[in-house]
Amino acid sequence: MPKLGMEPIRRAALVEATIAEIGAAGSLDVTVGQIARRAGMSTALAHHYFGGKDQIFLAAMRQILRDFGREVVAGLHAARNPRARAEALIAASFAPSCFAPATVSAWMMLYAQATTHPETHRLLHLYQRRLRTNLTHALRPLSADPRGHAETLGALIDGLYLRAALSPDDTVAQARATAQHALDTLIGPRQ
Amino acid sequence: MPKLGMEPIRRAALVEATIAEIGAAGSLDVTVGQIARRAGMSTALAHHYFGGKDQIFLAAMRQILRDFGREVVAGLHAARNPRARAEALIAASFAPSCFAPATVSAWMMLYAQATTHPETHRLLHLYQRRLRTNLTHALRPLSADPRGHAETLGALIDGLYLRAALSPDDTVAQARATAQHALDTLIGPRQ
Amino acid sequence: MPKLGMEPIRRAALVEATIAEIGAAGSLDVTVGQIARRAGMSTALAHHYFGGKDQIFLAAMRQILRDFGREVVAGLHAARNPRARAEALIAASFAPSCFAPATVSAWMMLYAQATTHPETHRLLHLYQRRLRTNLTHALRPLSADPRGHAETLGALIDGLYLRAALSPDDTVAQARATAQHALDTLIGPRQ
Amino acid sequence: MPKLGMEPIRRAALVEATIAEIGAAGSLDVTVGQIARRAGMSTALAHHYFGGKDQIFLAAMRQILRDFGREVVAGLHAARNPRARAEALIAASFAPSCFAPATVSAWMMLYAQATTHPETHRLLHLYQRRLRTNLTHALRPLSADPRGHAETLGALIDGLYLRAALSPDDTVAQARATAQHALDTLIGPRQ
DNA sequence: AATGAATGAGTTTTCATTCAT
DNA sequence: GATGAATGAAAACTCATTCAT
Repeated sequence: MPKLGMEPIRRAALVEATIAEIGAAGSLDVTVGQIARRAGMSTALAHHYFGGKDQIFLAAMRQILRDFGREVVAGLHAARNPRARAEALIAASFAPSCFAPATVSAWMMLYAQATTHPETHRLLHLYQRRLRTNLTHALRPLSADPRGHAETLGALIDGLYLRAALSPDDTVAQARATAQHALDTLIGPRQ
Repeated sequence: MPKLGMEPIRRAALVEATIAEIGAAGSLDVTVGQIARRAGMSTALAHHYFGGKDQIFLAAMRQILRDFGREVVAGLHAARNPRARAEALIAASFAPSCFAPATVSAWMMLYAQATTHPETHRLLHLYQRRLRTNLTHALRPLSADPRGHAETLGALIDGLYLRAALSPDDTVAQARATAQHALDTLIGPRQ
Repeated sequence: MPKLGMEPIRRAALVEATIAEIGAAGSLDVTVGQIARRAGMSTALAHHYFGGKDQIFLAAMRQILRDFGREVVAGLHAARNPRARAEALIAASFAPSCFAPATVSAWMMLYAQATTHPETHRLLHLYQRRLRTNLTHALRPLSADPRGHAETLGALIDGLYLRAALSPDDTVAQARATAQHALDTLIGPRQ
Repeated sequence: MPKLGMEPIRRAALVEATIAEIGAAGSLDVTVGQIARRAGMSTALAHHYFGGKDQIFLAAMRQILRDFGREVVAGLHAARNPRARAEALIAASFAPSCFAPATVSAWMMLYAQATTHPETHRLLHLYQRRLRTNLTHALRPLSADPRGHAETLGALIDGLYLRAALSPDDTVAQARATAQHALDTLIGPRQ
């Protein structure tokens, strides 16, 4: 029973299925067949709507980054002062959603593919630049060297995320605390 | 005329070829055929010596980590005091050898596969623990919270490496400077 | 707002698109999708009007032959005597329209498919018989063996067309001259 | 039970199977799977030895042309004078082997693909040039215009072959007679 | 009249792996 | 010790065709 306007629905379903499938497999070795099956359609349709596997994957990555971006924006919105903004950025980076297996795998995929796939690299770069900008902006009124501190904090967050994401036990809270602590060290503790 | 005692030679050749091939491809999509050809032997022999692709890859990763470990040991050996030891650890992490394309790709592979492959995960964990131990040890005489600072510095190094490795332009020196600066902030600048 | 009497328009558009697409691709590997897109409609409609790909192709071939037939008829019409009629047949066979890439490709398709597709074979046979009849008719007052000479001349024209069509450089004029010369040899030169 | 030196055997088997399969299908729509099955091996092996479908087809075409070339050489070898050489060329072009279904289909494939595939075009061109050279050579002592007559005769042979090949009933003998007759007309009948 | 939606069946191609020699 | 031979299994992708709307 074909309906009209299925394209956005199908695309969304495929993206969601891709993320889910990556999460379930815990790996990047996911076939279009698996994705399509999970999304409840034929591989042919998946190809029809996306043109190829690469573009399905790319769309999934964009979705991951978009979700993360939303998390960040929401956090920043709720923050009432610079320090709160900086803390919100840390919080967003260690939000539970970032540690869903699918998200972790997708994130690893981003890093792994960035060396080869130019488009992936561009995407990753975009995210890093945005985070740096946000951090710099938040630190400007608080720090003598907002740029440098943003750079440091950003890299620290990435490193902590990497470690927490790969740890079997939940060290997310600890990672977040470490980041928070580093922030305190850089700009002085909260009064 | 097959020679005796070829096993270690063949294994070493395969491991080297694996790393080189990964570097050349700039990706993890490397076939056993490519590796074997580069190592100058048949795929059958590659399987004979390693049992399977996974184990070839694992051996390559071990080699990468071993190489890095050697770099670390050499640096630590030359260091004459705790601070020098901490700085040597930073220096080793940003040594040129760590940024050879093959090494970068292999490193990314490590992260990407660690979520799935338990053995890979174990390897990565080992490295991280060793680095943490080394750092903690170096910081003990210098820091009020050697453990915490080691954790922070370790994660920061990972994050900076990730970013520097993926940047097209050479930001290695800057990354290293940032790590060094963070060390100064944590334990106070050199007198 | 669908209009009435669209059928002939749509069919013509599809046939034209088929020939154009074959010409553009320079090959027989043309999909219904490509044809329909070029004709400005959906593949479903193409199927609706023709029933299947084979029939679209067949219609295109009929069109090619019809076009050629028209060229022949026009030439014969303008000819005022038997010799002129024979020459008109040669001229029609080497008319520029016969060497349009689309036409050449379609013609090759005819030959290639004639071995398999009985319907295609029938079409090709029809054309060949008609050309032979026309030639025989024109040669009757000029030749001692109109049938035999028509057979020879017809085959020669086909062979020359094949060679000229596949030559990258324009050898059409030369091919035509050769055919003309053969005619002269067979029935004696013009007085 | 794998043996050594299989490559030439396998390649030959594949080429033969390709020609046979094209003949059986009476069409160019032959899959690698069909070819491999007929040759008694897996598709993977077919790819292994030839690299791809195109190259299998190309090899088959080369074989067809080589076979024809051998037929020609044998005929020329047996001929004791120029006229016999010219007749041998005609005879070779209408030899039974040229009308085996597989050969006809392959020949059609050559023509159909020549417009697109440069390599195929090159091959076809080669054959045409060689035939022209042979004919010119044979006609030199017999004809006032050996080049022109060779051109004419060559095209005539192609055209007659095309028609005979596509005729269901056996008109090969007649086609050959027509070519022979044309030769007589061009250079005068045998004394 | 027209189409977006959807798919089944098929194609080429790749690759890790096994085995007899 | 070493390899050419061989394959099964699976992957991405294509396309003619159908159908409900």
